[in-house]
Amino acid sequence: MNDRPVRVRIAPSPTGDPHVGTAYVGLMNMAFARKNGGKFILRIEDTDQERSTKASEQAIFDALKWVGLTWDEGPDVGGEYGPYRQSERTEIYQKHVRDLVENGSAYPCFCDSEALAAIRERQRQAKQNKGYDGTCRSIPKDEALARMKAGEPHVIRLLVPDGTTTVHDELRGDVVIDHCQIDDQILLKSDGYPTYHLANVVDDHLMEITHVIRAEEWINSTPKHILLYQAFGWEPPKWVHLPLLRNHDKSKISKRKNPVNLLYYQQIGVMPEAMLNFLAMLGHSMPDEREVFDLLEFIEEFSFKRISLGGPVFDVEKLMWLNGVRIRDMQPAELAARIRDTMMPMDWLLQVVPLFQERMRVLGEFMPQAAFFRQPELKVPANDLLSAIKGDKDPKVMAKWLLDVAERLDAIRDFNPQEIEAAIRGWCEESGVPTGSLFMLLRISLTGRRATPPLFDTLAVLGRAACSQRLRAASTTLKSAPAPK
RNA sequence: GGUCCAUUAGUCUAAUCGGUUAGGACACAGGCCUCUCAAGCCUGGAGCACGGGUUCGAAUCCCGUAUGGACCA
Repeated sequence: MNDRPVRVRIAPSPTGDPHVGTAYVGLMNMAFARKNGGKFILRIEDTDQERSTKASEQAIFDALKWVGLTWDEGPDVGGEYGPYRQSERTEIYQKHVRDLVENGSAYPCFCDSEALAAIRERQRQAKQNKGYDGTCRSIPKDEALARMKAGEPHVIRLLVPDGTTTVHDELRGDVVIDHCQIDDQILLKSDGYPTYHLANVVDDHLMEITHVIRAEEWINSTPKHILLYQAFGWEPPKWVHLPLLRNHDKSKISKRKNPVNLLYYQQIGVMPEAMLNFLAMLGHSMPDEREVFDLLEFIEEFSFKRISLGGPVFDVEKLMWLNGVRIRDMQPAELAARIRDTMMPMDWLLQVVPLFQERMRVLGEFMPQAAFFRQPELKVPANDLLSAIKGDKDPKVMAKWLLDVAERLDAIRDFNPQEIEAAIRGWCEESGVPTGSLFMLLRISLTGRRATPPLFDTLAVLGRAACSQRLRAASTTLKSAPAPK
């Protein structure tokens, strides 16, 4: 298998904004592919029909291209091994799962949610925690098949035998995991869609993936995947588990504690080369300790041997420094063009200008009024935030409001003024916070000003990423503010 | 709670087969430069998680402990 041409992939889910972690794992995959003359594939994992959207898929393509990733095969560029969207491959999964039921390595499970709850309850009392107990394993095969044929709702589960599986990770060596840690994983949901584990294995095999380079969080479920390869009689790929990007407190990177949305960095004017450079030095180092380098240099030196396993903190300070180094290296004309194209592109101006049209007398009033849109770190003083509310106020309570609203905004599917308004008014109604109290607080938190264009239009133009970041920042400011008398 | 993974300064990291005054970078502090601020240059503080082994010699190998994280429940 070592003589097979290298083929690697990333498989993001189009269920939200493009994430820095996707770019990170993508970069490592792409570097490995390029270094070894192989192919880098983008596959869209949209088996979650509820949450997947086309808009999110497109945003992921755009953002990954923005940082400079290029893939050889994918939904947008095609390829020999398509389709590259899992939602277009459901028949493939269903066929394969039938093979597994046929050869006895998977079985239908008819337990409904009540039955499952009962199992869980029993386990709780017995103080065990083993997941599904395998009740439906014992149904005779012909009876099971008959019930399936009769249309009884069911899922298909992997039959996990007793024993252990050794995962040979290319970075860590052998990792032994006992099967008692794994339950009979659902492979096919009752709606006929596959779960991640099934789709991932089937696709990786059919797409002839040679190395699965993914985040460390998957290492514990790798035995399931190996078991699946064995059940199909396929040869597994090599496993490479990358360290997880971290917040400052070392927990797994999350939007609650760090801007993780690539669009945010794009919006504040981080240049893609700097972002790529920064990601490349998280967990990987250059032999001569170079820190400023471009993609080609990185590919040249990329090696699993140079990956360190401690989870690197995503330190925005260093990213900003890297970006500054590049700015200083540019020719003024180049920089000027860059500023014009990225900070004031026409399509953006067309969105923003109408908001200020009735609010200015001379053109010169536009820039200072609209500056807050593009300000990287809007630091709003605690007093300004507190001034949003007249009379009695509690900064801690206000901080909580902002956090709650940020959560609401994160959950909005289409970030337009109508949905934003509905979400925020909805929150006010549920929580009993008067809109009058909240709206000025939001305005000041997000813009640093008391006078702005209409709130919801402003939020929509600002974008989800910046809103999320600013609300959380304002919330933090308030949390440490002294209570006014 | 169970399992797995990890551990060099606040952060990113280097240290080819065990022998280095443990190196670089960001951030921080001080200074130089300078109309200011940056940038640049110089200087400084700050680290091998802990305890046992193995060895002439351990950041490096082994075993424990601690801490952090992930996954599962």
